[in-house]
Amino acid sequence: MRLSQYPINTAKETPAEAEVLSHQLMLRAGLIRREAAGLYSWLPMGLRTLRKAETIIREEMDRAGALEVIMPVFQPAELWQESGRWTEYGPELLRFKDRHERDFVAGPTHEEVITDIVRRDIKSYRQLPVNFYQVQTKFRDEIRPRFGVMRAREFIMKDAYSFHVDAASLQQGYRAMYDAYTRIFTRMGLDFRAVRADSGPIGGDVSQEFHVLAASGEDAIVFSDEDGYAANLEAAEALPPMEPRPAPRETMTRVPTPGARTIVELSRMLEVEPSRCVKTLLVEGSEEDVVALVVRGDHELNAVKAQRLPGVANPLRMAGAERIARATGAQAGYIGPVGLRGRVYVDHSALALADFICGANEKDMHLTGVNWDRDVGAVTAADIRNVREGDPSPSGRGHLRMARGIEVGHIFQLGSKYSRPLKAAVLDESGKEVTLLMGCYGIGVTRVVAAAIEQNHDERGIIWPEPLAPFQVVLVPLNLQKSARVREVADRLYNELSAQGIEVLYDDRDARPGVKFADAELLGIPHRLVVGDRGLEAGRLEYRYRRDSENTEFAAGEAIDFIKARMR
RNA sequence: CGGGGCAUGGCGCAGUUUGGUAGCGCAUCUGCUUUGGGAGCAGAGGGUCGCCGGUUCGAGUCCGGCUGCCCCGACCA
Repeated sequence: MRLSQYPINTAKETPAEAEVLSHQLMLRAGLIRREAAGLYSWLPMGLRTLRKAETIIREEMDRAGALEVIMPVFQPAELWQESGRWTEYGPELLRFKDRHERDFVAGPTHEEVITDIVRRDIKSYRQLPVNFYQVQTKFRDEIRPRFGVMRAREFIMKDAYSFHVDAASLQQGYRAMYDAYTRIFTRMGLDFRAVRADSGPIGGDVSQEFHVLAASGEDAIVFSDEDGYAANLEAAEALPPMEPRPAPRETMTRVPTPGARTIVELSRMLEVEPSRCVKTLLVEGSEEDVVALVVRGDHELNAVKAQRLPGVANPLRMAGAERIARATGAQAGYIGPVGLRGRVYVDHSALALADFICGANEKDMHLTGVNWDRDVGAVTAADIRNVREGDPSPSGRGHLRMARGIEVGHIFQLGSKYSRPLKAAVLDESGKEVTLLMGCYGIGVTRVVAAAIEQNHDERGIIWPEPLAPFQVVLVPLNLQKSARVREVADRLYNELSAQGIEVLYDDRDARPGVKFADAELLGIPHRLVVGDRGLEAGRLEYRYRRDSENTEFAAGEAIDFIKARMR
């Protein structure tokens, strides 16, 4: 591609609207343009990368035996009413009426449609298992679209759905997708990790996320330093402490703590470690008014774990001041488990404390020397905290380390969540009707592109992993307009490289060298070839890999072999 | 949705305090010079100052309302 005929517009200045790096670079490099909040156009340079990602995904999905389809973006409300999600999904589901006043949705995902197809077309166990996938535009009316293409309202997703007669087949299909995803992200040259995810109401170990590791990632992920255990922080299990709880030594004492409403203030005032305190959080209950959740002062509550507990409202809601006053007679900051009525869940680590400090359920008062069995009524032990770096791994081997990740893929074993309400069933070998089991598997294609940039950039711009780069080679002739020799060599190189099937971006613009270098680096093209009079005097060309800071010179006649050797 | 902020050529901003008919840098176009790290000079084009209403002889500026966008918290690929 001759850059003189490719209308790119790079910008030196960062648009004010862009907060995260990938968004800034995508705008500056002219890969995307914003039309409205969370709605983006993909310009030619950006689309090339998007297509590369799609191609890798298609090849690996096909290789795994999945079959490509395209389903409608807009879907009839009836299907969503049938699955129950018309009422469950909430305002993120964009709904609208057509001219006949019929209800439709803009599809945020396609379980209903694919299940409708399968229930009509798949009648026999002989046709199973089957896996359908598509690369399609999705629409989710996000409360707050942000980070450019990373959390857009309209985005491109590869979604796949597998159908099975039994659990063993589902597990096999799921495993095949796990392997396909691993190949996909490996081929893309991304540093990623598959982690256990919160499996939601389905339960069991049936959901994993694929995260691209990047310091700017929105999700915290944890992994063992000794084995393959990895999980989303939300889903990472915290093991109960090994040591038995010490025997009580102190007597319970009321101490005035005026103004100490937080653990930090409390521990400072009493000159004790936060880990000697417990904090008691009141959340709304599903049956009772409030439920108490107790964690150690230096620990954080894990909302996903907590909202799964019996009696706790899901989603988790912190109790308001009024409910707190009604339940304890005190206010937030001075709540404690002593004398508390109703359901109390205590995190294992908090339960391992003796002689601890907690709120006295009285303004400006705390209790010291508190002990569970002696001073507190019946409580339930539970895992309700976030794990921390250094905690023992739930796998039993090693300790946990933490990293930030960007979720680019998610695989689920759904079971019969959709097939049951939509009545998708086949006849098995014995002629008996069985409800299908289903798996679903998503990759955020547009998000992968942004994540690749988050993970691979420097102060000069993008550093594309080679498999995703819009062009493989950027050819930079210097003084092209004046030097016949440079033009002759550069034109020939462009033609020869192109003839070899190499994607070359030929910067034949009448621009100064600095402009061309800066753009080549901003665009992140992996291999740069420079043709200049200075080098040609000695019969040499210059090469630089985007990640390197030094040039390599080589004989002009060996250009094709030289480049091909570096492209592997 | 709650809280905070912004809205002025394509982009980044000043001008608003104290009302007087819109300016700077980048980008774009033309010419000349320049050509190994975002050039110089000369010239040019481009803005109903987010929208509606009000105050005023006069509003980018003051007042009222609306809209859009960005940032911080609960959802997701």
